[in-house]
Amino acid sequence: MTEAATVRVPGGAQAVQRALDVLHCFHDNGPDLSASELARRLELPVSTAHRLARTLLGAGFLEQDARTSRYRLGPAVTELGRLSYHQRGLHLAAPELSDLAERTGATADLALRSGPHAVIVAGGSVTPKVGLRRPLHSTALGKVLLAWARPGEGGPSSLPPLPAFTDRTIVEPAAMEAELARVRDDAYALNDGESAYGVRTLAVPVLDGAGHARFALAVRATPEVITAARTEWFLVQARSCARALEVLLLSPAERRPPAS
Amino acid sequence: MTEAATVRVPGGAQAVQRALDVLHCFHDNGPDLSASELARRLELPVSTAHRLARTLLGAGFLEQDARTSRYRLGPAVTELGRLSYHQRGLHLAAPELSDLAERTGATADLALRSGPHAVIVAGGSVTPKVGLRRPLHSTALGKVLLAWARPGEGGPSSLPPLPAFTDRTIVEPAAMEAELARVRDDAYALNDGESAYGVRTLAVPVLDGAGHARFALAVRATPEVITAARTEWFLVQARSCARALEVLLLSPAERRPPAS
DNA sequence: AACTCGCTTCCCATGATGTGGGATTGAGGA
DNA sequence: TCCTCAATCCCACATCATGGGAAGCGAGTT
Repeated sequence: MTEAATVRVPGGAQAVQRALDVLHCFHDNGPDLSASELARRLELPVSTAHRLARTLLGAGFLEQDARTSRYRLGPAVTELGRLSYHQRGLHLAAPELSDLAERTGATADLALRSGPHAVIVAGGSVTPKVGLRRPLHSTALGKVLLAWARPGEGGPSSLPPLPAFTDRTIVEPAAMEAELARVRDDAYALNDGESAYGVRTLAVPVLDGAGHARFALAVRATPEVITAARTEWFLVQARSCARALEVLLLSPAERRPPAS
Repeated sequence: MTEAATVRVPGGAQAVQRALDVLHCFHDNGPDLSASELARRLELPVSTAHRLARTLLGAGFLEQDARTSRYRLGPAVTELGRLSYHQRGLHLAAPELSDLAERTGATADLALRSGPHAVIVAGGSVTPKVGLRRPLHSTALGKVLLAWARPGEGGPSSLPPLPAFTDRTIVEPAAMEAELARVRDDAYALNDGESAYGVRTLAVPVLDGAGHARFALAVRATPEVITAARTEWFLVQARSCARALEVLLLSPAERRPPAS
């Protein structure tokens, strides 16, 4: 299992590509990694991994523990992250999400797409899973992001592995295509134990003017809370919140007309 | 004025170095940049800047506006930023800072050092300046970070330019050294109109076990609020908050003993 | 319309630049 | 003490990034 998270572009880029892979390495694996661990994870010679790490260190994208000389994400990442967080207006979303969570008694999560993953960037729960990466094919958030995928982000065809987490996980590409058609028809996605048992999630898109999903909004709870009878009510709440987020997160130019 | 923000390391790294400079380009200049603007800012051939941007695009560190094909920070930055934000425990700091701001009626900011800048990463004010970069030599936050600089981060000598913002800005290296000695003696830094008139800032360090500043905590208001007579009281409040942050942000191993 | 300017994007010969095997040093562990 | 594993440095090789150039657009101007 190589780190094929990013699309390999043909143009000259190997060194940069690898350096970015080093950074990407820090979600999946622990908060800090040694040079040789990096090399192993990325299947690179130690020498090369070490050089990349030193370069990232010099630019502030990594920092090194003085005692153990292990690497962890550096101040430049924190800085740029805060910047893009605010540029996307995500700090405006937090109150809306808390409100939704409180109103519904469920967990509310907002995710955006990052390559082949859905990434939760803001949450309205008490223990936010913010920063968490979820696969696209086995989560309600992911299915929404796939169903209304922006052009150029790659549709469901760009996800070869599709590992099964439970016996309900959809793994067949054809079944996934059918599921996405259903999601588009009903205008919401349901995840009923496809990534873990005992968790039911409803997700709706935050759409832009072109009809593509910029974000996905999820409401998550146990099946006892989100019963079939109450599903419609949860959807109304979620869609209302999604509508509010369209106004908060999208500039007027990219927003869709109010009466759509 | 080249982008010399990062330390140039001798080892093979040019391509990576430049790619990271591209990312760093997005604080200073607007939220989105075109390929040729990037080239101009970084003094690179358009061809090269374009290739770097495409590589960053493929890895999700940039994203491209579909209409204007300008670049902006991508989802991977948001994702990694959230991750490192939580790894540093900064979400735990927000309530403390709000509390401090409310108690003192001033703005409370928490900053960390990123190369030659102090970066505000969390704030307790109504309009947080989070993500903002401030120079080290002309802010109270910066002076604290310099006075208790961690080894290997470079002391005041590593800041050649020292531009003057007002007639009170300290520009002489010798004067800066003396100022830092005073800061260390008094255990706080004062910025009285050195970066802008009508703003007075007090800053104290959040120290680790080795006696180095991991963060700087600032209290900012007009001179009418932070009078000479009330300075001591503000310092007591700030230091109490800094002490609380030591416990929240530092692991027991890197923390200093309670009775120091 | 025709012209022009600036931008994005692709191509490709050149050699500068990243590569990685291996040597060296230092820090634990048995 | 010896042994192992990791961090760091070195250097000859050829792979890979480089950047000049040209083609293709789109918008604004005459």
